[in-house]
Amino acid sequence: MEYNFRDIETKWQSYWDKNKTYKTGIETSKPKYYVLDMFPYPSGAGLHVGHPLGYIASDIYSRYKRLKGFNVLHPMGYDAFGLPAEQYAIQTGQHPAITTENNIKRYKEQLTKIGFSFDWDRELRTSDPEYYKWTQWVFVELFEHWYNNKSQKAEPIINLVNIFEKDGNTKLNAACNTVLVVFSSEDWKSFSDHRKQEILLDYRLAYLADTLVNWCPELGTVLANDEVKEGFSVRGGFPVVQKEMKQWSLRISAYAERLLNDLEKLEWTDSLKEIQRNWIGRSEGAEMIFKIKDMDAEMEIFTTRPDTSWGVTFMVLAPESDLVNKVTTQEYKDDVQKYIDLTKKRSERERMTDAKNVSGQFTGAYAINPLTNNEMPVYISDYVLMGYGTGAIMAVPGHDSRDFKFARHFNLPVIQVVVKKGEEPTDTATWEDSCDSKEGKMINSGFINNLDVNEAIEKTIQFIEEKGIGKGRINFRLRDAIFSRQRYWGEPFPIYFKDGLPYPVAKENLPLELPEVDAYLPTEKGEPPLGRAKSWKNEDGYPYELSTMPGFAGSSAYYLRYMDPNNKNALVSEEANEYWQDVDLYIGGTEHATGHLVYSRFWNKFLFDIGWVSKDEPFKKLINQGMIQGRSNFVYRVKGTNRFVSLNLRKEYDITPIHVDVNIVSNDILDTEAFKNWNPEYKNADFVLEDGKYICGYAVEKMSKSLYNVVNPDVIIEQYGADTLRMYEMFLGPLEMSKPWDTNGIDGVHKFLRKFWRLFHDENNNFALSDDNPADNELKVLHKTIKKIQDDIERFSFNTSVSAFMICANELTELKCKKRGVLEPLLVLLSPFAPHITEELWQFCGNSESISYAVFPEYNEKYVKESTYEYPVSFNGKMRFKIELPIDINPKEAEEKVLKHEMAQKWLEGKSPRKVIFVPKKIVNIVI
RNA sequence: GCCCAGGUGGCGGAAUUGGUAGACGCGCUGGACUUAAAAUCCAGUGACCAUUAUGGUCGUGCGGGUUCAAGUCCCGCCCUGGGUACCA
Repeated sequence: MEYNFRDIETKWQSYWDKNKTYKTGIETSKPKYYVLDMFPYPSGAGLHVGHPLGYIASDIYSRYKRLKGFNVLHPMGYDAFGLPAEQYAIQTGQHPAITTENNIKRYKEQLTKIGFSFDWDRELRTSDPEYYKWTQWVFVELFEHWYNNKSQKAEPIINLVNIFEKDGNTKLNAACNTVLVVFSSEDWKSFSDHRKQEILLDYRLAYLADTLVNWCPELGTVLANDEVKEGFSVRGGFPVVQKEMKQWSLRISAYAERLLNDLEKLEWTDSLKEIQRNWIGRSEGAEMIFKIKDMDAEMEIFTTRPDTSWGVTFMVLAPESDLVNKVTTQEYKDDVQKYIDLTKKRSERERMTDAKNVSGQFTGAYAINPLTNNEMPVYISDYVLMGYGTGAIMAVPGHDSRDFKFARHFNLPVIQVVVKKGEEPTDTATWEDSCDSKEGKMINSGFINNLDVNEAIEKTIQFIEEKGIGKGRINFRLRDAIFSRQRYWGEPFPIYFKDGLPYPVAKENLPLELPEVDAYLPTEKGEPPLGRAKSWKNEDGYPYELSTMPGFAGSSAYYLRYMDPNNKNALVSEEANEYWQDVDLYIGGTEHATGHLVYSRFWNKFLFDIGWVSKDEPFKKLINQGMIQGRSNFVYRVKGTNRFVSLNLRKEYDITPIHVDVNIVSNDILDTEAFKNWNPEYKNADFVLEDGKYICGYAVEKMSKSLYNVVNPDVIIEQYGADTLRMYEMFLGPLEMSKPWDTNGIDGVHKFLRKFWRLFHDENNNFALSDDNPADNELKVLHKTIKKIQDDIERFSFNTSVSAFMICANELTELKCKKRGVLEPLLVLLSPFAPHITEELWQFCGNSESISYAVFPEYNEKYVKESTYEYPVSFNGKMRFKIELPIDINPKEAEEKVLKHEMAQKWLEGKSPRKVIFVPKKIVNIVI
């Protein structure tokens, strides 16, 4: 029989489906292994060839682990809420649920064709009410908890109420909003219920507060920091502005320290951990209070360098700071207001591109330096950000380049307070920039003079704490996650409002299902789309929240739901969670490094705190697959004509390169007839050929519809089969590296599979295996391959395993080996990579069960042991000839034998060697 | 600017711990089989020099260094990709 991949692949895909070959359950007799892919957003464009790269890798690993005796959980689902379906709904009126349903259907078809070993019974989608019930449930739990900094964990809000009743908030150390009043237990008891709820809201892990948000007018919604890039929305590329709004936020900042420290436990790449470290951004320093002269006001600042306090010559407030109004004197009111208006007008983008220009405005106020008692002018400037620290800084122009530029611009004094080792202080008037102050000795700095920087920092903090003018503090860059979106297609908040305060929907009433609306647009009043829903109120007539949750809500705990996807009573049962624990291997793209991967670690830690899950980190090992780039093709049109000239002749003409669909190009040769039909514009095109062919140019670019370089996996599967696609994607290069997709090389992999097929067949294409005992050299090939494949899979080097399979097939073909004792184990070895062809041949071999239930062959060293080794002999490091020597030869003997060799004589030219280096089983090097 | 990857033939890439640079595949060239094509198989394929067969020189982004030995380690630089930023 011929290798008919089409029949074979459909046959086995329906077999796996019917027999539920990959269904998984709790099996305590086997060790568990959980392999997870980052689930896709089902877009309208379907999968292109780049998407399945990670899925193929994780599928190979899953199948390998199964063969190794593990009970493998390997699920797939859909991140089904999202903007594109909603944008489409706005344009066409089609309900996003329908769009999403259609897209999922297409995704599933495409995924099925690739032959993944997913347990499809666990499939989930985040837009399913049975699923988002649990997203809402977790939100309610967040609402009902606060973070105790003393115990370093989340605790029920009722504990907090008890504390307030006993002590007020005087002894409390909690993560909370900054606008706080100190109150005693008596105060607390005297507060109205309304007031009590207001105060509690400042402590909840999910809280409602006025926040400065990234508002995208075009999308009509707010965006999280990681959804904005360079002042534009990541999705859609629309401008984003800063705006103050009442929004739900999640108090992820409470977990900053734990999120940072626990990175150490994870088997993630160093670069990914580094991205997270930077995102969390821990800095140690001090908080200090500066009193404002002649006013009842003070400025609180954060600095990492309290030691440089003697070098402070002015203070700067963020224009958005509440303090601005308070400190500005009458004289400067107008100017200050003008400056504020100016900054508001400037978009984030302008502020960024304009980083070199200095701007600011004096407020008329002076702050008193608590260490020197000097008076310092207070400015406002947009280089100080409200979102970081306290929105106010002490400026040290001598040692900070932004402060320096500001000082020069406004003619403010510059004082040097740190001198580098071995250098002398210089006149700051001659400086062109601030100078580095990470190391050195203090000068002009009162009682810390002559101390090293580190000592000086310590001493200053000690001093300000004693004097009560400040204290040591750790600051994080990580901001609380804004959790409201003014959109339709997301999880509704399980929240209703009573007297302007939020209350959670009772858990037994979840899910709170997304209501129908007549249009997916804001209301006339500017409310989110849910404002259009009829009777969007609870049974007592209280209105529900109108915003919905953001994209990362549904993906923050989905890995837990897969463990127990149909549980009606819990996100995941204790039993299922105890068994599956955490994700052993997580594969996905780096684009989620700061978004999803931070949020889900945070959710998981919260769920760990409240006892829902047994592990405090969700993803033990994580691998980022590289991007598959597109390989575009070009044709060259002679300007002003419909004539196209082949690549190497284009220099002779005045031409415009035009992207051409890569699907009508093969090995860079254009199918000219297909080209004419591709676009009516080219119907009458004529061509200047070279060697009778039209050769296209190429470039590596992003894979994108607009560049006509998108390759669809369905097309590849139709032409070569899924097994070829799977192996070729792996063969392309190392998993973690980005690389261009070039269909040209795929023949090689396909040829390999046909060659492999022929190993099991005679000249007449009849299945033919012999039961003779394999010869030593045949067993050697097999065991060499077992070792190589196993090592490669363990270190995710799938490209080299494909090579190893090719080498193996070449060698067995050479040996004309048709022996069951060699070929049957080889089938098992190959099955994770090419599951269809191996199932078929496995069945031919007389097996009645799926090859997925086979056992990975055991490597036996004795078959690959050699008695000799062919040593490369080099002279001064240059390889000159080879000599075969016994494996257990001693260095002295080896040296003698090598030097006796005629080639050695030639290279020695009569001289005697200065030194001979003999490395067993490696090399001989002769130094002359 | 800072942080992290990466730079090896015409192309994708291999070299796992410092030990034969270019495995494997594509492409290309030539050949076998065939009426022919497809498929398959065989040989060659880093550059340059030499050619009588054996050969020789150079070569892993650039410049230096360590070492018996460097694609791999160290120092300095260039380029590409990604992340991040008026972060105090």
